[in-house]
Amino acid sequence: MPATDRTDHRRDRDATAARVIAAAATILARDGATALGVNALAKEAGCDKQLIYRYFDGLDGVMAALGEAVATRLASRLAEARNSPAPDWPSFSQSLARGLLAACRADPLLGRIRAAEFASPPGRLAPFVAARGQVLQDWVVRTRPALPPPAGTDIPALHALLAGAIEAAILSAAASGALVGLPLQTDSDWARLEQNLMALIAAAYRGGG
Amino acid sequence: MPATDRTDHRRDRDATAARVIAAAATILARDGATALGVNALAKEAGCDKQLIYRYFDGLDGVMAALGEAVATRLASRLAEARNSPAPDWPSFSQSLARGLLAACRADPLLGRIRAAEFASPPGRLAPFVAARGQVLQDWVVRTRPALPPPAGTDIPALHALLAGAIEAAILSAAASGALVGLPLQTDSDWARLEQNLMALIAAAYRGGG
DNA sequence: CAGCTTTGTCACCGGATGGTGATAACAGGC
DNA sequence: GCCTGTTATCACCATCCGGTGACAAAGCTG
Repeated sequence: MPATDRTDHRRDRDATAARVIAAAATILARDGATALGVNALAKEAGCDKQLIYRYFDGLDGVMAALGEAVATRLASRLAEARNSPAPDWPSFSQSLARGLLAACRADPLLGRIRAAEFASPPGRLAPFVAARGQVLQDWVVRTRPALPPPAGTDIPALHALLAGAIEAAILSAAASGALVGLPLQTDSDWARLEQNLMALIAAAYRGGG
Repeated sequence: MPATDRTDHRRDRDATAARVIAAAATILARDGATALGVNALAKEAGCDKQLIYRYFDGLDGVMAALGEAVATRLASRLAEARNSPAPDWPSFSQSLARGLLAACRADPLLGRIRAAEFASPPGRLAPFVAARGQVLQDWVVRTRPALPPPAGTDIPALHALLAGAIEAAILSAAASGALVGLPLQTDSDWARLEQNLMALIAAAYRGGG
């Protein structure tokens, strides 16, 4: 059943276009990427599919527009966690991990898109990859400590591993409610994950690499 | 073009069924889960799609059979890494991470299936989830050290985070050749990842949780 | 009023999908 | 030989897909 009934017959291009983008986000978050087709999109948006071709030049155009919208949402969510340079490197890495975790948990669409990137033919979701990468990099640059990074620690590799673990947790939780064997359903489950993540970061800096 | 031409007209049910399973693995690894349909599968296997319904009761049956096959492959690959109890917990965790990484790297199908699990409607790939979980658990039990686990360390959470990071690395590498910002293409890229992973594990045990 | 652009709607196309019923080729038992 | 059951093939169905061309209605300009 369409979430938006086609009761709105006003001649308003912008409103229709916005409804299409919102419908794309809804389908992506609710049914996954495989369900996102032109027909389903038109039905969900409550408009004719012809308009999708007219206004967005097909699905790819919708994806590009949605990619921008999602990127700005991610940016604002990350800013909630931290928006100024961290005092030192461990707390920087910790707030990075915490912010990413919170942002992805709060916005299921982000996780869905990430999952789709893995399973989709490359190119279709390229706008998302580019937009997300840019947002993340901007955020890292903005909140990076002023101090030079500690010697003997491979910061990019450490952050990549941490971000990967977080991504896997988000995806696994959505798919099966658990990461490998670790349950990820209740808030306390997530708190346990975050606590261990923080401890791991602290150990990585303390123990040296 | 079909990998297997339909030149084999021998009346051999087992051989045909085996060809179907192999074709499913091929499609899954080459084109992803979205491309795995009854028609494409029949074409790839070089047989009539009717046989898929007769022998496997549809796609779900093929998935179940493929799931078993993949599980045994994963088990044997893991056994290559380690097949007896580890002397202590850090080296146990390390050989777990190393074994998982090597197994997934050597068998692209494993990564593909994992990606499909994230993006697919649940249920269709349930056989894979169950089979893989069982294999991993068996392996953990078989290679777990005889000593009691160190106090103050949340072993399941640590292993879940590590396994998640490895999964994300495999998936990201296949999709974009990089994990977040870390390149994952050459062997030295992977060596760098593994080195940091090992250091992280060592630090986790040394630094305490 | 006429003329034109924009916005929205409908009908249709070729092709691919999942699924099924009828039928042909081959094997073995009698 | 003939009969029966298994294996494999073909033809067909309804349905969905992405995509396009034609057309009705609304609004704006003259």
